[in-house]
Amino acid sequence: MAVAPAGYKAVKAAVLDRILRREWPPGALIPTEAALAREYGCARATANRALRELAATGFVERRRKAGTRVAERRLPGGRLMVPVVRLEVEASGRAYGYRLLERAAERADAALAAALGVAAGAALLRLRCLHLADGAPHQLESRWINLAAAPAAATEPFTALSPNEWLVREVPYTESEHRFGAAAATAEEAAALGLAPGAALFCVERRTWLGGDPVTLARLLHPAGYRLVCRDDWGR
Amino acid sequence: MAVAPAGYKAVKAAVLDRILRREWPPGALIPTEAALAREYGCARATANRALRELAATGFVERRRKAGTRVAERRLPGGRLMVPVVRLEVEASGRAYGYRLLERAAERADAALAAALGVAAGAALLRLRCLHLADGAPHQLESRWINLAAAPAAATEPFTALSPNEWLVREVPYTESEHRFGAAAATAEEAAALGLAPGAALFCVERRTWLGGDPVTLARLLHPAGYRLVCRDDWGR
DNA sequence: TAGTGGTCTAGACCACGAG
DNA sequence: TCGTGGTCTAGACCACTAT
Repeated sequence: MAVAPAGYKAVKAAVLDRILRREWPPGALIPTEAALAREYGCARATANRALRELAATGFVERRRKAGTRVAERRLPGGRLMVPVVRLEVEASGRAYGYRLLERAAERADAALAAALGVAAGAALLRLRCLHLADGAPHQLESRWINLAAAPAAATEPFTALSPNEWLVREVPYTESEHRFGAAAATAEEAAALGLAPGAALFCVERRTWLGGDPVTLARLLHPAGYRLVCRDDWGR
Repeated sequence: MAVAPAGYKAVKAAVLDRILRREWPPGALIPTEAALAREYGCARATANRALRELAATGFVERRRKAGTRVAERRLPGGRLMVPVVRLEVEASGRAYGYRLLERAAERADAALAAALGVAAGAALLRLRCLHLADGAPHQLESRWINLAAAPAAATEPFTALSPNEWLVREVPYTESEHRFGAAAATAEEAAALGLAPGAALFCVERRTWLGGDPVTLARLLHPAGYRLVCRDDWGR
């Protein structure tokens, strides 16, 4: 068939096209790398890269000896990128503002220790701050930093630079977990955000680790109008 | 240095380690593929794959001629996988239930046409349904399907199989967009979910496309306790 | 223009795991 | 057991872009 260029992108596009056209329906076995290489006139390594990328984006599933199958169902999803608050606000053309509400050294009690994954009594830094967009509350941030993993935080005032931004710049991470949901504003949260108690809030709970060691736990609250966007163009 | 095995995973781990240890701080230029291949005793293709994967996970940025640099900031994120509601409920050990509330053929008005990305007057199928976990409302789904992109939906009753599950099985997509946020329950939504009007809801707005053509637009509402989880182990 | 990443090849060996 | 994917190599040419 295709005897023309046949780079891995061409092979990937051709295979994806045949999957989307149901020539190979969900569950079907597709040709081996060697067969595809023959068909498209390329080296096996080229077919391998095409199929590997289709597997990474969930269109096919691969197993040694069993071959490559079209995925039965491809879950909706995408690559999630939670933005730095300041850049997000500025990108929308609004003026960014920041206020530190609280900064306190703490020892982890049992509940916090369990939530963060540290030992009870571990030294933590507790922070609460407010991010503003054109003067209006945009995000209320409550955060704990594990000082064992990020000792430099102990001497950082966080009065001008938000913990969000400081951590992204200063402390790398290797694993993260995000939990998204809704919550009704407590009286305190409502007051900080300028809303009525019980107002609907969008809640992001973020935890990060560096090589298995817990770094930080954050609870980020947004008023109801806010939307976090996740786009997916894996099919390209 | 490392004269041992040195597969691409070893090179990737070694380079990542040097980045995390700040041997190469954010913004620093790291050695070329050829230099790394020499240092780790492997072929350039092996070093290339290691660096390519580190770039895909956001640890480094690569540009021809300019070389490979450690990323200034690596945004928190991960691979998002929005689950099929039924499987999610069953995986939590609860009994799944489903009720179709409404099914109606519609023509897109101006607002809907803009939201979905179709022409005004396009044939749509409108669906509303409720997903239950152990009998309690779990998700209220409002959806429009573009019948031009998924004509088979016109004859699918959706009485036993939810549109969520039907679409995942029957209609592939190549692009998607998810928007996450909070919303206060309307009277109608509150009634369907068994909550008080104004209750905090977690809201997922999903749109998918197949080769540029809009397929569906869904608004998924969850009670406040629900959490959507996104884990990230890219650093492994 | 020259240096760097991007890709391809033809061949090879290995590891996993289905039958 | 042995077919399939997983990986590696040594070399090559190309594309982009900083200088």
